[in-house]
Amino acid sequence: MGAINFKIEQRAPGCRARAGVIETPHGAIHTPAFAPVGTKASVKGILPEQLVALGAEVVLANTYHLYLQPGEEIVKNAGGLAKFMNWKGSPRGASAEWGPTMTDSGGFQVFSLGAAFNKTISKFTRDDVKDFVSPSSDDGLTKSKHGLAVFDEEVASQHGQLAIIDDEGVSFTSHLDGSLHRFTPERSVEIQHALGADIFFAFDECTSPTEPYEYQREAMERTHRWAERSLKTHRQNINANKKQALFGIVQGGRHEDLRRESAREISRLGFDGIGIGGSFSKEDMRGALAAAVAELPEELPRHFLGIGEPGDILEGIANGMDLFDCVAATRLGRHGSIYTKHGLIHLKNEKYHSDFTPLSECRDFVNPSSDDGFTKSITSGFTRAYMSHLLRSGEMLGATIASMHNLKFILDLVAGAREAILDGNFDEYREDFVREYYSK
RNA sequence: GCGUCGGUGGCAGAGUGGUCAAUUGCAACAGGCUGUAAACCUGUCGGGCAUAGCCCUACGAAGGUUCGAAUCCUUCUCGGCGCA
Repeated sequence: MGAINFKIEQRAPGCRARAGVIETPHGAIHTPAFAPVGTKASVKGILPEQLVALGAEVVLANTYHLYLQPGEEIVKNAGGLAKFMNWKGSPRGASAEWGPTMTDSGGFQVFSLGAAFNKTISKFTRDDVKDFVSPSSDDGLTKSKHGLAVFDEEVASQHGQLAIIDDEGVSFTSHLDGSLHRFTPERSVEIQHALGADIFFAFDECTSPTEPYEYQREAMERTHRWAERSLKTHRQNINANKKQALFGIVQGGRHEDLRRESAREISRLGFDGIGIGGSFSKEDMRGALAAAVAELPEELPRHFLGIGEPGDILEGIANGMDLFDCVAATRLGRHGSIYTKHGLIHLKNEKYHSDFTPLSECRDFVNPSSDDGFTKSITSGFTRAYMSHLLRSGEMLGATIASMHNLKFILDLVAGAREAILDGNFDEYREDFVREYYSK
């Protein structure tokens, strides 16, 4: 018996979608569920109580960031991540004083700050990107006899940023002060034990989609070896083992055969759940996801890492994914864009300067009944013109309201999907949403 | 009234004879953002066209010097400061 218990309540006919409940030591997560991202133990601009009001049941923080600042010992001594950030969770699923949390392993940062640093590569990539240089061919790096890049401090200091992957782990420089650090699967697990989240992830290597097949395989196999080492370290800690669930991460780039192989291997190892990782081009996501899911055991919860946009989330749910996390809702909001039922709009555009439509018009397609007084005041009380003013004038409140609006939009979308699955009409729900959202 | 310093594109403010349709910041206009180095980044920003270029109109106004002026000279005008 692991730290969490996952129960599937209902499956959708005609696709892989399912609704269920994950019981964690700190309360229940009703799936499909979206976890707002609080990288540094803070969902930017939003209070924990507000997250609860918006319908969030779990938040996800980041190992890399909390390790560098304030350091995992501080979080541990504070009483763990949830207590440290005063996250009490939703009353709906509460079974403890503090709420459910997750931590990402830091593997993605190695990718985004190292291999992809200063390249036009991110979680999602356009197909026309060709200037990517692979980590093993980056200028200034030397190769070991095994063909792996060797960390060169001199080069690192010249670059300012660098992350070098070898079979043992990853050496990287801090983005805060340039200091040299090293993560191994063992170390990542150890840090995440200290952080104390209910669900945490094995340290993986996220590759760029522009890497050749051979490198994708090499990285995937390395991720598998790291997965085994992560599990071993986790199992040796009896105390953590009872309280925290470890998810393994499927990689394999855009290649369906690698995705299937990775899914089989990660499933075989005995994790408490599965994460689907990777950096995709838009076109490759669907195939890679479907290939991986086909090989996953039904009974384990599945997390689609870093996803996403409304359409991608629904795609994930249809493919049997249970958990999602994404920075887009808060980042887009903070930058002045909000989701509407007809797609994304930029509130700073001239046309919203004197548009007195309330924000509620943007999201009345799902679950209006879920709105309590607090949410109503957010979405009905503020107009686009007011938001335009706040965002243009740089008022913090603008970023906060837009972030809350977007989180509510996504949380409602996912909650609506859950209801639809339970009611047996998920396909219709998804089609209706996608038709309107992508109509332009 | 005398003296002095100054008037540059929406604003602030560089530029003191050609490399200036004019640095830079802000504003404006648009785009981007998917396990957050992100309250961030990118592009446009006098007008026109057959738009890697060309042509107009432009650095308070009018004249002048010069092959060439935002830059030098004269007058006018407006503003800051000082003295009466």
